[in-house]
Amino acid sequence: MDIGTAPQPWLSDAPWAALEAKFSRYLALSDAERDCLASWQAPARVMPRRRDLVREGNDVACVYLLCRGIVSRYRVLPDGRRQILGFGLPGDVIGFPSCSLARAAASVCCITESEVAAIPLEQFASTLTRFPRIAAALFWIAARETALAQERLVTLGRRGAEERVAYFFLELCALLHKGRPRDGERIAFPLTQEIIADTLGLSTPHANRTLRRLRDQRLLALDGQEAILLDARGLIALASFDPAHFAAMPIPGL
Amino acid sequence: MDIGTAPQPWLSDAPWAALEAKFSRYLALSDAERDCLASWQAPARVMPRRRDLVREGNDVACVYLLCRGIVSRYRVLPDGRRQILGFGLPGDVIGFPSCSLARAAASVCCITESEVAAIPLEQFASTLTRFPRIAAALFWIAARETALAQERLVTLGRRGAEERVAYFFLELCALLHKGRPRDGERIAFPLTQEIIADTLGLSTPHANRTLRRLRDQRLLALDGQEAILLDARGLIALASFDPAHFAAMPIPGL
DNA sequence: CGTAGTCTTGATTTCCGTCAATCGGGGTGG
DNA sequence: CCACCCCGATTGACGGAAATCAAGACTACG
Repeated sequence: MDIGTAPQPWLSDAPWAALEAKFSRYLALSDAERDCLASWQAPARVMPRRRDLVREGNDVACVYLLCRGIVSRYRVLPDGRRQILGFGLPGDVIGFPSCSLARAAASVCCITESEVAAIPLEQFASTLTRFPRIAAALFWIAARETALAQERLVTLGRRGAEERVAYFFLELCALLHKGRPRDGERIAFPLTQEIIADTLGLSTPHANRTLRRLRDQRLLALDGQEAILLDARGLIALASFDPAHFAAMPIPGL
Repeated sequence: MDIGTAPQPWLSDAPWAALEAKFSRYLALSDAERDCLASWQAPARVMPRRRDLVREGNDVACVYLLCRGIVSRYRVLPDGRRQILGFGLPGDVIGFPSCSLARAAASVCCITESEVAAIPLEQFASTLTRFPRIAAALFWIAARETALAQERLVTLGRRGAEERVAYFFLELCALLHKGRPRDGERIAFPLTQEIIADTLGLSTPHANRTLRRLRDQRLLALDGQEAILLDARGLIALASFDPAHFAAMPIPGL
């Protein structure tokens, strides 16, 4: 089954590249801008799996740059029900734009062991004023994130379980490879079924059964730490997935 | 029953005040800034009920300032299922930040007759560069909107029907009055049950039944064009509603 | 070899959607 | 002025989807 050939961005050997790569998709960085981004990554800490990086309700003093690993943003209701709001991948700035709130609206938890650099809010803010192009790019990225959240609203509100799961893998694939999913696409997949369930608003057993149904239909396969989109076309049709919603736009003013 | 005493911001006689009021909550406007905002509102058009202001997939050429009325942003799946993503009230800039995408990701529809002013994208962009404080305020407002969308994700993913409906009215109340809901609070309510259902991911009959159950529990009453929160405390407990998530933060740099 | 976490499966119950019919008010045209 | 009609609210019967509860299997790892 050719284990280990899937790209695993969250286990990258060159974590510092992720941030630059993300910005380079939007603009050509000047040397000063590059230096500034590099300075963010200096004091990276290693966080173990399952450790919370941010706890809901706490004061916001930093944003975090994720250098390696994968994290989830989530909220829990008083009785313990949990809803995952989204994921952070290497190069993502965690806590933006929610740093515009005094207290964290959601918690952030490390799904895999992760490497994060804390950026004090003052340093972050001063970067935004000194480098307006970086501010613009961050805003652009945040706007895209908002669009993704809206698509997830459609998923939770109006799609059934099979559609949700299909959509979930297609979204993940689009986020990782930045392209339209193709048949046989393999994606690294370090997420438990409980995480899938809490992302999609399902119970863990039902998420499991739904995965099985997709496997029986030869749409999707799971193999250890990776997922395979056996029939991308079928998944797209099943989920009413529209790749256009994931296209990243260039920033007009460059 | 004292009809007509509820505030109806979307029927305001002084629509131009809404935009200023919204900004004034974040910063003290200079004369130049005030003039700029005023210039946005010049060529307002009247749109009838049910008319689409923006259609999903169309090119984005304008943002719209909503002067009077109430609009919904929504997406529909190929088979007709509809999910409402959020509402626009007077003073809201419709199509921001989604104007950062080439094509509209969602449609916008007038729920009541509305008055809107189209702002060409170039004019809007030039305003943002000439008046950075206005840009900052808009960004702040957008960030708050994102926080609301995340709370709705929790609602759709993890709350049951009664909790969703209770949450819906509490959110609406918080948005309109900008304060913690109180017992007996009356809010103007021009929304049909179909709109409630499509917002909350429920079927119309089930939304109706759920409303009835809340009425039977003396938590909530509907009376023509207004809703009454009979037992705000009960609704808050039922929905696990946290008013802190609706608090607007002042902008740090003023 | 034992333990903890995850995956898997079954039986049962609950919630919610679907379909269909009725009701009621406000507008409209004859 | 009145009959009609459309839209929205309402209710009931029924079926299906998903949650819950519970138990067991597999795997990685100490």
